[in-house]
Amino acid sequence: MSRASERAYSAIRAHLLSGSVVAGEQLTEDQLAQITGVSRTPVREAVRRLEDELLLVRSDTKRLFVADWSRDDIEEMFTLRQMLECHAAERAAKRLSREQIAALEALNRELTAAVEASPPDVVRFLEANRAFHEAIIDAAHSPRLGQMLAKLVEAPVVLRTARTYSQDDLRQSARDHDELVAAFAARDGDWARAVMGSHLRRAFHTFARAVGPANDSDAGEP
Amino acid sequence: MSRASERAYSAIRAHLLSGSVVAGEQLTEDQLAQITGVSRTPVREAVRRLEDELLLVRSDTKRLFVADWSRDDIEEMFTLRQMLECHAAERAAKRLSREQIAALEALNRELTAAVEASPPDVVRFLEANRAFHEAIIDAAHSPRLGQMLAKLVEAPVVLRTARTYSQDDLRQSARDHDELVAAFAARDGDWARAVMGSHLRRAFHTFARAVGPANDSDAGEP
DNA sequence: TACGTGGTTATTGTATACAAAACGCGCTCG
DNA sequence: CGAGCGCGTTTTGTATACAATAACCACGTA
Repeated sequence: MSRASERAYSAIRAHLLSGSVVAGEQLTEDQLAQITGVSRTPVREAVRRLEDELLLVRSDTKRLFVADWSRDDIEEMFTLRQMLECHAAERAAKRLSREQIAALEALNRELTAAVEASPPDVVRFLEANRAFHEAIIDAAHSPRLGQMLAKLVEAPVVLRTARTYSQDDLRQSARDHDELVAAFAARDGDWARAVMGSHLRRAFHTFARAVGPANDSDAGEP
Repeated sequence: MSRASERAYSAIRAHLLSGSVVAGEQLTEDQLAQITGVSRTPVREAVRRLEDELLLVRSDTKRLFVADWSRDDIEEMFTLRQMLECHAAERAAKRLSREQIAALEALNRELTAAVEASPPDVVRFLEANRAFHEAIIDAAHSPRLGQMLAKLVEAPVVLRTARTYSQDDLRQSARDHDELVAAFAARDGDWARAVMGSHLRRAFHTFARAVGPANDSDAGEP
């Protein structure tokens, strides 16, 4: 994407994740243009992407609001992610080269180091984790699958604000990744799928615990 | 979507499906603005959507081309659709009301009537078929799932040009739908999933037969 | 008070002009 | 002969002005 439009996208995104806006709040293109320092044209383009990523939603009359995710929304996204990423892991098991598997091992060493630092380096963990999953998805070699997963994987960062990760959670993630690498090395798609499934399902519960008990409110503007 | 932008979208889409453009051909926003009769601003918006639907692709330097789908691309999309729509069928089995099941039956009577007409009314068949699948996806009550499937279900129409459907194919579809309704009436999610799986997998092979033997060319601009 | 109704403001949608970037082509120079 | 370089042309990206639509508010009426 071009300069202004890209700048608008990351600026708006950062603005949303900074916590300075509350879910359900209305935004206008003019406001966003001022915040980002570009004109409304590229802002509108950035807003399109953020709508697609479900960070912003539009009312039936085209007003723009900060998305408000219910617990059901989060569960839905994790369920879809699990379905798709298990598939990706299975495909990756058949396709990863020895070098790529070695690269995954290296990424997980990095991740483990971040976990074992004191205190654990969450930012470094998240980055290594992201790279690990991305490498698997890439290796699945299925462009539309990658496109869908990109949205699902990125999305929950909205809720990451002030999130606390226990060291146990992080360690378990590292162990899951180790087992995934083992499954890949054995070229065992079923194994990889199973490990990925439990990995993501646990991640959901860790997440859900933080966001509170189940309820059935819907996403969107008030 | 607003008037001009929506008009542009359907006009460009129609233009692409009309067969008057060949895969891999370059298009410019100006051309499309002329064809659609609106200015470049709404055209750009429509183009965004068509890119997202993979009917158009951009080169690394932002030039716009008519997408060229390989057999692998088609197989990927059917595989993803199968994975997601089986899930939708399973969820729908738990959620469809008696009225909604009755509505599905009605849709399939309409579909059957189109099939048994002489000659079979393919347009009517396709419309009833679309509505049938859409009703199931809606009943799954999973908005992001619906969004993803919408893209996957709509996409293959690109290849529908001059497609010939045998009456046997159409009849088998109608039978599958009957069995799906039975599975829903029995509230048997596993059954629904299984029927949907075979239904879509057969559809893929019917489709693939028409588009030719496997090859490994990639999508996109030349 | 509850409920429309008219006009006013706020917000989104579109057209157009201009800026930036990419392409194509002929040229030069090694 | 071919690789790289300028330069006009084409194409995409951005800003801005204006048009269309939706929300808001005050007011009048039952």
